[in-house]
Amino acid sequence: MKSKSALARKSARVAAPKSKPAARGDRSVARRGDTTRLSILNAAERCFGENGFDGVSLRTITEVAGVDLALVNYHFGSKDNLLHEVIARRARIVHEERVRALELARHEAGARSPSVEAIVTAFLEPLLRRLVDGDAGWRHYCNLASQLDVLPKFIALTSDVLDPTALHFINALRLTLPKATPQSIYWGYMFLIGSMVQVMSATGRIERLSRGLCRSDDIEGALRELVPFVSAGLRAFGNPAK
Amino acid sequence: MKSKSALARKSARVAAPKSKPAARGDRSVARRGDTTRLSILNAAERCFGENGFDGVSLRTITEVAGVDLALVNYHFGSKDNLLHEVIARRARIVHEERVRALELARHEAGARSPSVEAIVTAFLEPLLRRLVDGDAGWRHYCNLASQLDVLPKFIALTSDVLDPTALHFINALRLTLPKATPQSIYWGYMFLIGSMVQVMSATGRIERLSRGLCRSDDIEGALRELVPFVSAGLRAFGNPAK
DNA sequence: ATTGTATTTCATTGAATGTTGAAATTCCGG
DNA sequence: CCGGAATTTCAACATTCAATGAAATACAAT
Repeated sequence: MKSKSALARKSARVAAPKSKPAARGDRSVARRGDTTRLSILNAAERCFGENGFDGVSLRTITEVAGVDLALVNYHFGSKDNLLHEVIARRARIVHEERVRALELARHEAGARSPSVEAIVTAFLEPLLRRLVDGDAGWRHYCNLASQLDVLPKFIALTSDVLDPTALHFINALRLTLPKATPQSIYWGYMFLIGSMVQVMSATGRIERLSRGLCRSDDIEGALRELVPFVSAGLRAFGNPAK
Repeated sequence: MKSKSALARKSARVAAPKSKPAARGDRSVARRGDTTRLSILNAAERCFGENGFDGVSLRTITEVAGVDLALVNYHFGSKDNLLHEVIARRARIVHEERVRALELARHEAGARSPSVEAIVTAFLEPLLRRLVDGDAGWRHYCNLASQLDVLPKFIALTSDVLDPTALHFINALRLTLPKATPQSIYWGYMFLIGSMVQVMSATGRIERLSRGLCRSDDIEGALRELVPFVSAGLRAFGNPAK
């Protein structure tokens, strides 16, 4: 009955656009349906972020996108697959820049290991910076992404995209904090994620609690608090140097 | 069209049990429908926790509870109200014990302010301790509660229950960390919540990342990591007295 | 221009959604 | 044991849901 979603990714695009070796002018230039694809992705990103995956219907999404309902199943195969694509699109970008930032930090540290702050910053900046500078889509993406760490179904649906980054940075933290137990590092990464999520999900909670003193759209300000908090927390797990 | 849910709490129990001055033996002893109420609450707690509010139908819930579908609207008025009751039931218990634990910590600290660890522990223990010792319902409740901090709709639906605790502990942290800016304290509380949520939501993520080394059902172990992490993070905001 | 393919439209499927009203039942105080 | 309220049952409501199949259209290459 519910066996579909688990296997859906494999059989995506049931009757989907075939990737001809050379469409149009030999280069894989924009094909006709690409703007439709983008409209759906953007609309889904926004709607999922605002009301949650199960809180939004494909009808609402296609209505926002201004396209026919049937097109989402034509281009993405299923609602589950649509979510996967929405996440994967931006997660790829963030992952690559995170890895790049971490390598830069390693290079700057020379022979020593990079500091905890450097690692944490390399992880947080690539995403949260776009939350400040980037288009509105990044805001919606962040709202959505902060929901995924909480329901098993969504974890399973996005782990293939998000896990590699996690393992990459967990490993970096392990090298910088040799005295910390592996358990501490894994949990520390989870706490890093959890704290970051609080910045990413604009729920208005902190506005109400602080009666306007803190604003969830002040990402710069939040980042100034987040990096020291997480770094101090991680370092408490035991860094011998310093 | 959707104006109902916002006002639903007020008009709960549309045709609900009237609270006669003295039912049964003068004391407000268990009335007939109370076991039904409990069955629904427990089933909803479990189902919401596993699949999310929008991911579960009232039919599934009443099926699990073993009662008729119409009874949820008779006893709770609406699905939104059911969620509110599920949360409020246990949140009240946790809130009271948290406040008690904080007062105990204040008493033990004597003239000085309680330590950050003491405050953080007073906040975390009452809930996470039940996650270890308590019945399975607490596990389901924690799974559910960890979803609420992410969607605006659920924040609004539960803020009246959860905000008082928040403000209480934010105030305590402010007194213990006089050098920290108010903004830091508010954000620090959010990070505390976010980190705690990672322990509360049993998604299997840390099991997969750590390849079984860490287990989300090992709350004791997680608590041993969580308290030092959060405390160190908060203290980084600037406590003069060591 | 015509053929073949990619994309879009339209109509509809069958099932599932929250909620409601009225009848049937249960139970307690009298 | 009876009258009345509290609770439960049953059947249906009117929407909405994701997904599909077939016909219609747009487009690129030949």
